[in-house]
Amino acid sequence: MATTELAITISDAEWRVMRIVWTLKEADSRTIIDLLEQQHDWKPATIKTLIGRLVKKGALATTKNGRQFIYTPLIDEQSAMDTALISELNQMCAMHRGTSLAHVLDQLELSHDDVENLIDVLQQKLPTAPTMVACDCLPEDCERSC
Amino acid sequence: MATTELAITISDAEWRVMRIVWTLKEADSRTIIDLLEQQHDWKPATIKTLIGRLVKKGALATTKNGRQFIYTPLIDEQSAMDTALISELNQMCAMHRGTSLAHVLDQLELSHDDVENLIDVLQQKLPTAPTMVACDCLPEDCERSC
DNA sequence: TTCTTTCGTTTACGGATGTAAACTCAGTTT
DNA sequence: AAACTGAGTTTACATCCGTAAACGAAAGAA
Repeated sequence: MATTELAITISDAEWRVMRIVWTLKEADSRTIIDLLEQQHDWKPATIKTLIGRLVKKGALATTKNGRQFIYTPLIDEQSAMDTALISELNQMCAMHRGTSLAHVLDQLELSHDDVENLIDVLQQKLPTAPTMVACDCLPEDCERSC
Repeated sequence: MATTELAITISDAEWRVMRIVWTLKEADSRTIIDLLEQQHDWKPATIKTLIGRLVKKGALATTKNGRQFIYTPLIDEQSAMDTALISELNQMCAMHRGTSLAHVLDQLELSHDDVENLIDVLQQKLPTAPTMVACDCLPEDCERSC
C-alpha cells in the first residue's frame, strides 16, 4: 500500500462527535449539531469545527447529499476504543496494571454477559499466566526496582 | 478543608517522570535525568521542564537537600492509574466497554495472581450484573439508539 | 577569590485542543 | 431576479504539551 496509516488520534471533544456518528451509522451535520447541543454547552460553530477536524484527520467520510454532506465513520469504534485503552495502560507501570484493572472492573457497570465473557477470557489466560509481571518504570539495566 | 483538589492532570511525558519517582519513592533531579535519558531521546533540559511542571501542578513535593532538591510524589500511583483508566472508559460508549475490556485483558500480560484476583472481582459482580448496559451516546430523550 | 559546574528557573516555539465568530457560497423564498 | 438561509470553510485565540535553549545563583575547584 502507499498510504501510511499513522494511527489517527481523536481528542476528547472529538470523541463525542464520533460516538454520535458511530451510533447512527451516518448523520448530517444538522443532526450531529442538534444532538450534541443537548449534551454539551457547545455552540454550533464549535461542533462544526470538530466535524471539520475529524474529516481532515480521516476519521469521517463525507458524501454529498444535495446541499449538505452525510458523514460516516472511517474508523471502527471498537478498534478505536481498544487502541485508546491499550495505549493508556501501556503508559502505566506494568506491575500495577492488574490491580488497576481490578479496581476498574469493580466500579464499572457491566452487563451479565460481559462479566461472563470477561471471566471466560481470564480463565483462558490462567494456565499460561506468568508468576509475576515486573515493574518496567526503570531502564532495563538499572539495579534498582520496585 | 480549604484547598479544592481539582484533580491533577498528568500528561504523557509527565507520566514517565512520575513513574521514576513512584518507583524510587524519592529521587533528586540528577537521578531522574540519568534514568530518563536512557529510556528516551530527551535532553536534560526537557526533563527539567517536566519536573518543574509537575512540581507546579502539585504532583511532586520538593525537599531541599544541600544544593539540590529531593522530589517525592504527592499523589498516589495506583489512584492516578485508576483515575486515568476510568476517565478513558467514561469517554467511550458504555455499551461497548465490556467488549473493549475483554480485548484488553486478552492481550495484556497479567500475573497469575492478578488473573485470579480479576476473576474474583468479576465473580462477585455476576449476581448483581444487569441484563444489559445501554448505549449512552445519544441524549436521553432521543428516540434513536444503537 | 575567581573560575567552573550544575541546579533550578525563565523564556521559546510549533502543534494540538477547546471554543467560537466571521465569511463564502449555493440552493430557497418572495 | 433579489434577498435570505443554512452548510461548510477560514480565521481566531488562549491554553496545554513536547521539546529545549538560555540564564542566574550557589557550591565546589583552583
